[in-house]
Amino acid sequence: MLDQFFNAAEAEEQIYKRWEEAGCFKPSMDTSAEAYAIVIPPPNVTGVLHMGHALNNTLQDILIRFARMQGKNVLWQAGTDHAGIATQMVVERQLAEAGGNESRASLGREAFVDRVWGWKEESGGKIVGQLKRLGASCDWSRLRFTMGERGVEDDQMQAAVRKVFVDLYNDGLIYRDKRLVNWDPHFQTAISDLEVEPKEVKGHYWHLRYPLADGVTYEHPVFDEDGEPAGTETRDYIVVATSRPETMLGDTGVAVHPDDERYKDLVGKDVILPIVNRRIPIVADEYPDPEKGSGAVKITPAHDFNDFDVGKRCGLEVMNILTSIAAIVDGDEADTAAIPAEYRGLDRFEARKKVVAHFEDNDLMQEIESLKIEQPFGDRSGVVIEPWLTDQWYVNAKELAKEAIAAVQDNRTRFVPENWEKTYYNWMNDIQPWCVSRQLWWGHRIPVWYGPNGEVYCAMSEAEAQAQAGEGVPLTQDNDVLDTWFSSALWPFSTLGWPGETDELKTFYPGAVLVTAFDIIFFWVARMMMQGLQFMKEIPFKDVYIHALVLDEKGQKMSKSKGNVMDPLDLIDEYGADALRFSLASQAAQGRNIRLSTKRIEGYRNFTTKLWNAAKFCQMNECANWNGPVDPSRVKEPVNQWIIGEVARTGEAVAKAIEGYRFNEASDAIYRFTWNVFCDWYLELIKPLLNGEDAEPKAETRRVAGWVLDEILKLLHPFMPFVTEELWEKLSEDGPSRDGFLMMQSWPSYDGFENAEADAEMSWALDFVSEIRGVRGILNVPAGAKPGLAVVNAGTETKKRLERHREVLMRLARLDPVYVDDNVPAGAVSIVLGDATLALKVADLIDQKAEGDRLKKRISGIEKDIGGIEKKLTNEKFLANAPPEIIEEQHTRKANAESERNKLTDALKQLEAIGS
RNA sequence: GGUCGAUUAGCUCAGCGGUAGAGCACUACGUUGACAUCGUAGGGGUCACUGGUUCGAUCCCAGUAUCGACCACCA
Repeated sequence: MLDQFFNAAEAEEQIYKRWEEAGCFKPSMDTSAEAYAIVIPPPNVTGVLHMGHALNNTLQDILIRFARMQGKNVLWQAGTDHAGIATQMVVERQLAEAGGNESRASLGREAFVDRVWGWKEESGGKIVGQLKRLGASCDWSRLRFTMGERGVEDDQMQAAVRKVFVDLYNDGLIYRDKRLVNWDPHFQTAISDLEVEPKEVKGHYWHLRYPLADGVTYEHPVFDEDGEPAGTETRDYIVVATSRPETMLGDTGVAVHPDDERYKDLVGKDVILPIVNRRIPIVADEYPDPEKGSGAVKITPAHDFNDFDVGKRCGLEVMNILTSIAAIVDGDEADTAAIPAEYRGLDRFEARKKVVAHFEDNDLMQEIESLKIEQPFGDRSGVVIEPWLTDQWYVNAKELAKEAIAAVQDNRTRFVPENWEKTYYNWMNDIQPWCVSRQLWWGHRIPVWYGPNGEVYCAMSEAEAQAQAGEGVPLTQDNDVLDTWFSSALWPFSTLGWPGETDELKTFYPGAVLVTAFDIIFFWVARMMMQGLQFMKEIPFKDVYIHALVLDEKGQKMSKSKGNVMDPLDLIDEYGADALRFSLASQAAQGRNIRLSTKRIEGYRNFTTKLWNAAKFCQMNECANWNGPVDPSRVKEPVNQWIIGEVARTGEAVAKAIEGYRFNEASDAIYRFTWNVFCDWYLELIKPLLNGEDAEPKAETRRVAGWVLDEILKLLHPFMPFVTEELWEKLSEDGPSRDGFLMMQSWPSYDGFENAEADAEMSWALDFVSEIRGVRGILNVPAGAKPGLAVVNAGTETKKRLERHREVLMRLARLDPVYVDDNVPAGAVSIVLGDATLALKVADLIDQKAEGDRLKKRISGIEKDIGGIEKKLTNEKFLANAPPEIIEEQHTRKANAESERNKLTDALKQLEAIGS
């Protein structure tokens, strides 16, 4: 016999182990079955499961389990990501915390990379274990890592990356270029635009005066305190504003708008750049906005993206003043830029202070404005990013994007919800060259070798490069590694064995759907689209389902610094994986974020208990699916006919909702059926049958109840795999034996299971009970009291129904006796149900005034309804334009309402007659 | 500046061109051996505002307000 509660903590691990050992997660490779594949968004190999993972993988698991039960050939491809910067950062920090003398630099490249592999092996299984706790039914035997395997010579994952690089290079789609990049001075690497996070911080605009050379002066307009023009003043300087004053050391020009009257005459003149005493020109360019600031802009081509362009247009010198750690240059470069000794080697922020002090001390500071400014930060390092001039490798994303855009336009790949397409297009249409080289050690090393004079040999291996270069030519490999997303972009096909031609690749590419959050569309989805189309000549997945972000109860992003992080593993410990999964699924409405609260998870934990106890009830009453599938045509009891139809409706609703990625609708449907229909009604309704003497109805009811429970387990399984599997197994201990795991059962389909007559009859019975209960509640009839009930004016149908369900009605509505009568007995409370009036004999139990009030209230409510309907029905336009079925419906509503009103009015009269 | 989304019960959110729903919270009462991690009943809403389309708008359209997200830029 079942215990009182489902012990999630105990059962989950066992169940998962049994599934895995039985090979349930592997694709059937049944060639006659439809293939269904999802590639997991690979989590960072050294990461831990957070709530976003929990949601993402719950949704995927629902889809996967559903597809598997539908008999498809299902692959959920698992794997992890090497996460270049993030992982390198963790290992570097570990070295620092170890407190020894070891650092990345002291170890050297090879030893350091070795350490990272070591750490990967040590911690890499963690997140996989956590995904298992969630119930994720990935095929772990096919686990892949974006870096491939350690020390394997011809590793396929690495070969895939190299082949892509080499092919793109040979097609001219990868090239080396010297231009400004987003430079992260902490990690000392370039990062892509997407890895830069603009943040608003408190800052200043320093308005600097640059003295004009050669004694030039000009008239500059001035304004009074109210901002009114107040003539002009003669100036021998030009004012520029900046939020990064230290960059002035690298200024090589001042730009003004060609139409700016104030400065027109200054174009072509020079200023003397303070501190470095460099003579730099004033140039005219469209870039400066005369409305902003002073209208004059200092130009630092080496350290600002806009300035770089201006400098190019105006032929200004590019003068680097920063080192890779964003300190002021020393040595030759400092000489070129004429940096005074006391500035050389200073950190950028120290230099800033010194520059500001210099301007203040020399009467060169026009104004210091305090305000909030947007500054670029590295998403991993958290330090301010500097635009820096370097050589990097770029992918011509513009070219690759063409097909990726077209594939979405012609619906080969579909975004769900659809509105994300626009986001995708916006970005793709304006895509910038993708900087793919990183000055890190942990990652795929760029497969390029250089000859003695900088000749470039791009090849799959050093041997091939050597062959290209000729024997004996000394070669050195490019030091850089590739952006992590470069290898992630290949995930849908590299995991399936590409560049090899494998069965898996043929079967499972393209995948059915990619499930991810919107913040990854640019990083990953767009790039998989580009690379998939380029190398497989086919889209990587048919659907892209974009799910919500998981926020805390207050709608804030979870973050360590806010201290509002909810750990999915803690929640699994406390409430069970099923409860967490169901909570996430039930809140996964399209287009809205999820606010997670423990209350709600607790509620779904209670749901597992409810299900468990319902199963226990079935078990106690020997309700089991004894004779295989139920044949609806042979079921006789209306209550059983009805519940079979309810199962069918629920099953269809669940399937349809999952297919449309409407996880909340699917979970709601199965939740409501289980709790509000099966438990609240059906199990109560069948108690008399189960306790009764009639063998045939009893046997039928046991069988049907058992069958319904089995169907619930199947329909619920994708959402709550553990508790359903546990019940599936436990119920077989005292019931018919089961054919294998629940997770491998066929998803049910129901044809001809509905029975309109039974539905009508049961809905009458349910209404009967609800109405009586409602009245009892309002009139405060004591729960223990069992008043009698006369059914008045019953037609033959009602009488038949009454006969059939009398026992149940008496029991559920707490009545005794229930009988047919010709007139409403004196002092009874009247309730109208269908053609009959239910007369509840409670005169001695209730307050007559309260009953009078109840009736009056009810009648006035009905009259209001009738008024509304009449208004419609006398409106000619309504009659002329509304569809006939709507008009018909209004007529019916009106007739019903009037009938009810009349009966209640009679009842009220009677009550008043007694009272007086 | 551009784009997208949100505004429905005290809270968190579904929903829909034709009687406004759920969970939680709240109130009352707890019988009947599956379940107190429960049951039954109840209170509570001008569906942000203003216009428009329509026989009919919470729903469609336009505008306004507030909130949020993303992209771009800020010398």
